[in-house]
Amino acid sequence: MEEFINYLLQFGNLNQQQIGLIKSKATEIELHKDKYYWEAGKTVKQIGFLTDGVIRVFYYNNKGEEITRYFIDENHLILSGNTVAEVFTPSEYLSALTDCKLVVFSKQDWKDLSETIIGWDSIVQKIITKHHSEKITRRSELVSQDGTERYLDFMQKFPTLVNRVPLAYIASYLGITQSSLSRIRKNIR
Amino acid sequence: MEEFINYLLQFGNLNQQQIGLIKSKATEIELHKDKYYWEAGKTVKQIGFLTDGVIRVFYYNNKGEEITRYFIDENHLILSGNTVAEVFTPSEYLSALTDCKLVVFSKQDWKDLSETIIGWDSIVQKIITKHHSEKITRRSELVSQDGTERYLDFMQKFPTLVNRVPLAYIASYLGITQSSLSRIRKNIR
DNA sequence: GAAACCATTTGCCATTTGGCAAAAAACGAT
DNA sequence: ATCGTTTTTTGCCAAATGGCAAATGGTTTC
Repeated sequence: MEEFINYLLQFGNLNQQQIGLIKSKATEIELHKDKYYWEAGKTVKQIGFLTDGVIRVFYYNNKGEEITRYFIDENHLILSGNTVAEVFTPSEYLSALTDCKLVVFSKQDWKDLSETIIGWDSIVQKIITKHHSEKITRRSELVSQDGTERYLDFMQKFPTLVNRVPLAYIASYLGITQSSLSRIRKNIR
Repeated sequence: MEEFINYLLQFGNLNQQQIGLIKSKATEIELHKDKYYWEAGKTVKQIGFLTDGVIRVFYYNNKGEEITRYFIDENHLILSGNTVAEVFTPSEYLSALTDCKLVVFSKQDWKDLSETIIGWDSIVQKIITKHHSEKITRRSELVSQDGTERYLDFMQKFPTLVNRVPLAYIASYLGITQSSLSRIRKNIR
């Protein structure tokens, strides 16, 4: 919970009353390994902040292959592109790669925060924008790199993930096959 | 100019007074082919909306190769990730692929609009979010596709661009070499 | 029309990656 | 420790892509 507050404070100021209000509306939950946090086609009813664990975001392409779009690790907010939207139905899946802990808010409570706390929307907006930019930059760079560069880059940017994410998922994130990734790893050593 | 207003109206309502105010602050400019709209390291002083032409966004990777991150075609707003930021210095280049026409606003005027028009920020935010999501989706899909799929996809998503953008730039956007693209094109016919 | 310039295609060969299946290694539960 | 399961590595060969340079095609300029 404190992690979440500290995270928010990076993006704007909050006084003790406001922090109290946020805490009063938050619920801490656990999400076990391999459980879905979001499922394509199922309405999202809460906003969450990941305090522990790793979540994988993926979708299926037109060949039915599972494509990992990205990983979410500790201290990241999980919300739909359009926060305000009353009803949001994702087209991708979010699934726990490890046991996870999250701080979650109902859509209604989140809305209350937005209406009560001056600057809340601005904080949230900054967070969303930051995440978007990161994702664009990361995915973008992959396109012009070969397998080895992609993997080296991945290790550099997600050092905490390399050792706790199955290689098959990393390969699917990098856009190469698992055997290629394995060969690449061999050559690097 | 009307294109711009219509574009805005897709994202929220504006009354005649508000539209008048927006128009009064807008300036229409031309940007000739091969001129820069943004240059890495140079402060951006205006917000623009492209009404005619195509702009290419690119950067240099660590090997000094020019990488095209994306193309901007008609009816797209050009602003930095963080609109509000007083000073924004891009790390990429925006250069006109064709002669372009833009509607531009100074940062100050843009700020005035934000402070005067209720809902302006929300409209702008929706636009930014939409653009971000599109970019993430597009770049993301490229990663898991082979050259042919990338090109077919590109043609489908940017039908208006295929015939007016040099192949070298398309190749760099797709993350393949120009010769590969040329061979791919031959095989498709 | 010729020359100069730029964009695109092609040839040749090396390198990388994919596809598929089997082997090896790592992990968990009993 | 052993069995069963999952993850990772390999081998083999086909297909795709890269790198480089030359050839072709198209456009502009004088």
